[in-house]
Amino acid sequence: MGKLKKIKVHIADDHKVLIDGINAVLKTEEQIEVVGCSLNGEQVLQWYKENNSDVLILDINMPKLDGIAVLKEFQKQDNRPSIVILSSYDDVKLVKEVMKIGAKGFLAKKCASEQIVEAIKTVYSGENYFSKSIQSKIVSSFSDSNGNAEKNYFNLLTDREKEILTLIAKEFNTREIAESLFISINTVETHRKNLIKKLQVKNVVGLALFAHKNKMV
Amino acid sequence: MGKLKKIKVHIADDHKVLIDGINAVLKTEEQIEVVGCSLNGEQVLQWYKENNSDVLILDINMPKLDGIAVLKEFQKQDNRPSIVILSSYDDVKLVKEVMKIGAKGFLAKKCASEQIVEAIKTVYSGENYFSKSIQSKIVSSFSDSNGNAEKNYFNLLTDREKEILTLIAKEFNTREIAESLFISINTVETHRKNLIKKLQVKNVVGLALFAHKNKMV
DNA sequence: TTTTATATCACGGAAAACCGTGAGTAACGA
DNA sequence: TCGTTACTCACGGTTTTCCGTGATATAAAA
Repeated sequence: MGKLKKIKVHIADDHKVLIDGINAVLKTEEQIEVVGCSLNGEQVLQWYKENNSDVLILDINMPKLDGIAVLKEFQKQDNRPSIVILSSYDDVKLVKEVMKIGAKGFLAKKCASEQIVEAIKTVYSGENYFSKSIQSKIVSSFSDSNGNAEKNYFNLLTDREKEILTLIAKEFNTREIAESLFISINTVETHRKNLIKKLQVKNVVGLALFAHKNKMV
Repeated sequence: MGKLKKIKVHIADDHKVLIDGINAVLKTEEQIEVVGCSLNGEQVLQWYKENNSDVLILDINMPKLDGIAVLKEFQKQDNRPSIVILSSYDDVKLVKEVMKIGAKGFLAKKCASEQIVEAIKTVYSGENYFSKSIQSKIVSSFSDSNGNAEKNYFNLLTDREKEILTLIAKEFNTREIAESLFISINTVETHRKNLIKKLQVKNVVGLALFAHKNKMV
């Protein structure tokens, strides 16, 4: 073993240019071999029914079945590849979420391609891997709670507030929310007010966008 | 001439992985040489102050100065590269717009990397280039207006409507939009009304979510 | 030339959102 | 027991959104 066995990698991303690019980068790596590619989540699952790889580079935003759904599907299975999540943006919460459901690594697309190679080798060896940009974000997310804060906003919300926020993001108005939750309009308005304060947005538009960004809808 | 002169290419995109990928792909092309890269619009303009290239691969969504702004800047200049726009999504209206302000080609990121090579060679020879996916969209955009329709809501919007929708999704209220566009509040309200009708949503929340889903923010 | 599409503006009224302030209850932990 | 947090509700007033209806100007398309 050693020279003989290459790390088998599958790449899944709906941007074909990116797949080709990563492919080209990995072609220069002797220890790595790209054995398959997919353009959406369904293709990924289909491919793994009859094939296998050591590592899977998985984009979050994909048509038909997104990265999260694919990840959850793999979680049910025994013989699964080490999965490195590829995301357009650094988001500590997203990292937490995907690591909890079985991802082994996290790469932002803005990072350098050498980090892909690093990531593949690291997760193949059994360790977790985070791209440098997200590492620093994770670190700084521990030192908030006071001064800087950043965007731990989501965790500030109570369950009830999340519930109401979800309804707002579904285009429900205050009266409709009140009726569907069997509470007073005044109460809903209070919650809305608190949400706007907590999330530091200007109006319902800000609330809706926050909900959407945090995948509450 | 012929073998000696390579096509000089500059790549601008805020996703470093993508730059590295394209770089790797183009490295295998004898006729093409990548002479520079940028991660945002300002860098592009800075680079072209002291350097030059035959072709510029230009991403639309970039921090600091977006692709459109860069394109407009180049339009004022005499000795400019042939510009190929790189976009995350196919949008016939966007294609029209960028071609009008001097772009020579349009590539969606989901297209295959061979098309980048094709695009570079084509625009270098003086012709325009469109990726296949957008070609078919352009063609079908001529034959709609009747039957199928689908949910091409986005293309239903006029430029002004898109502009206003973007501002709504940025939490601007009607007065603020009116002031920033130097038009009457009444006009903005009319536009908002038309947007709600066209997109078949209930309120600004629906508008904001639509804008977000279509990556207008 | 007529029609259509786009962008502009106006008015009035109803509905909803926004904002501050205050207050009662229940649950939990220090 | 006391303090905190979450959830509930109320009131009054301002601002904004929502909705219909109608009008003008312009430029492109039929």
